[in-house]
Amino acid sequence: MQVLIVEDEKRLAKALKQILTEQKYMVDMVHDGRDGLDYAMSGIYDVIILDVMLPYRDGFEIAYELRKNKIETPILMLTAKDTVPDKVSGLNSGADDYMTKPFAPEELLARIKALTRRRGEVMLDETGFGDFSFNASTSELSKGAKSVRLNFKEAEILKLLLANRDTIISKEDIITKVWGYDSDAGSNNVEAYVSFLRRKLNFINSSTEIKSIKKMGYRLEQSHD
Amino acid sequence: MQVLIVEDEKRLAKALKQILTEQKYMVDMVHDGRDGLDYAMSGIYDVIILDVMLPYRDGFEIAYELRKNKIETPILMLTAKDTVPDKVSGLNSGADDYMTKPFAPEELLARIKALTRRRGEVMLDETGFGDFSFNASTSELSKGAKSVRLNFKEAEILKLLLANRDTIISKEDIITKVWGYDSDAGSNNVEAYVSFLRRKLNFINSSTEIKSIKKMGYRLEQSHD
DNA sequence: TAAAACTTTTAAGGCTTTTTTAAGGTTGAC
DNA sequence: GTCAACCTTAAAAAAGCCTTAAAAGTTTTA
Repeated sequence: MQVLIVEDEKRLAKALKQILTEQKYMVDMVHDGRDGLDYAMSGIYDVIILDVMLPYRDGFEIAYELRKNKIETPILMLTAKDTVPDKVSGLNSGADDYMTKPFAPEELLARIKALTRRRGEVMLDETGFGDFSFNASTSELSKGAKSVRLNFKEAEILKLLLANRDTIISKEDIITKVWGYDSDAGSNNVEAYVSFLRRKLNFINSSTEIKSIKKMGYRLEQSHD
Repeated sequence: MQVLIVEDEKRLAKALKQILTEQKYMVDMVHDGRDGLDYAMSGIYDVIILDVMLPYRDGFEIAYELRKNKIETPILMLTAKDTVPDKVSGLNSGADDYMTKPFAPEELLARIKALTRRRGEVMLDETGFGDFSFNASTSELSKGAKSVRLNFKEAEILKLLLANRDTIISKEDIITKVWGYDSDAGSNNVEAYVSFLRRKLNFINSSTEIKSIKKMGYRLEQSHD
């Protein structure tokens, strides 16, 4: 679950980041409106926490711009002003929820949960599929007594496969989510990592497969012999 | 251990800060009620020292507001008035302890210790992992007859590793928790200290390792030969 | 108050692991 | 059977990490 924080007050931004990372969200953090829009436009985030007052471009502009470009990532706006006109303006510009500073961490988490519930499942630390299980907080893949550690990219890719267990996920998707939207990785990079993953799956004697569907992508499948 | 001081009398605030930093607390300091509430709401502090008389919002209001928002950070209220009504009002509003000015630094420290002990946030004095044991109150790391003293930062990092024994803890996390939110320490600082720790672990002939997982962080591991 | 002792930061070279690249082999749809 | 897509692997390149020494900053001691 990826969150983008756009907040120029660095202290607050860091506190937010800590609150969220403690809850196992993956957090990116930028400090002005220009970067905020750039990052948000990637469309890879599950939520954007957006301050209203920002250098270069304010939160309303960013929200408006995103929606105009068909980026539907849920936006949680933050503002110091607790006035009704502002609230309306925020929601009109495309924000999905609104929160005034100061706020309690619980409230933040609750609102984020509400926003993300709408679209998908929250990633649990320990996930399983077929005959293996994967612990995201230790990055360990295991079946029975056997286990291996996955490195960063392997883990990211496996998480994606797990999160999309009943759809085919395309290589393009994997690239933008793991390498970043502006990376110049090619499909062979994904193929190489999928191959590494298969080897590790094999090493723990799992009979789960990462099936490849030509021209479409990958998907996890439990082989039922 | 992070402390927030909310006190408009800057001279006193500075003195408080000095007393606390000498004891290795990490201190943030603000001078009015508005900032006080903002900062306190972040929920990142272990104690809040709160003056009663403050510009914009008084201490009672702040305490009340915090509790209303489920922020349970212990509050130590400060006031010049030594009257019973005030005391009652302070504790009713959500404060956990109360101290009248002037006070002795010893008293301040004692009360803070009491407040942080209460929540059980403080680690047990003696903790172990694998084949070593660590005494948090003397900062001594030992295995069998051999032992070494850890300095402050080494000890803080080891405590974090111990507290996160079944997850990977990131360098970012270590930096914000040991160096503080607004520090500009880089990852190499952490690496250097981890290296010191490993040397000491080695010195006492422990076979426990601080494993590094690239791009992810560190984790304690008992090598099972 | 100066020296000594200790802590913390910084920086650089070397090492390890990850990541990319590239090339030859396989597969399966047409 | 052909061809594009995909797989696997080795090796090159890059990134991240470790360790160390020395500089800089602190605190303690004499």
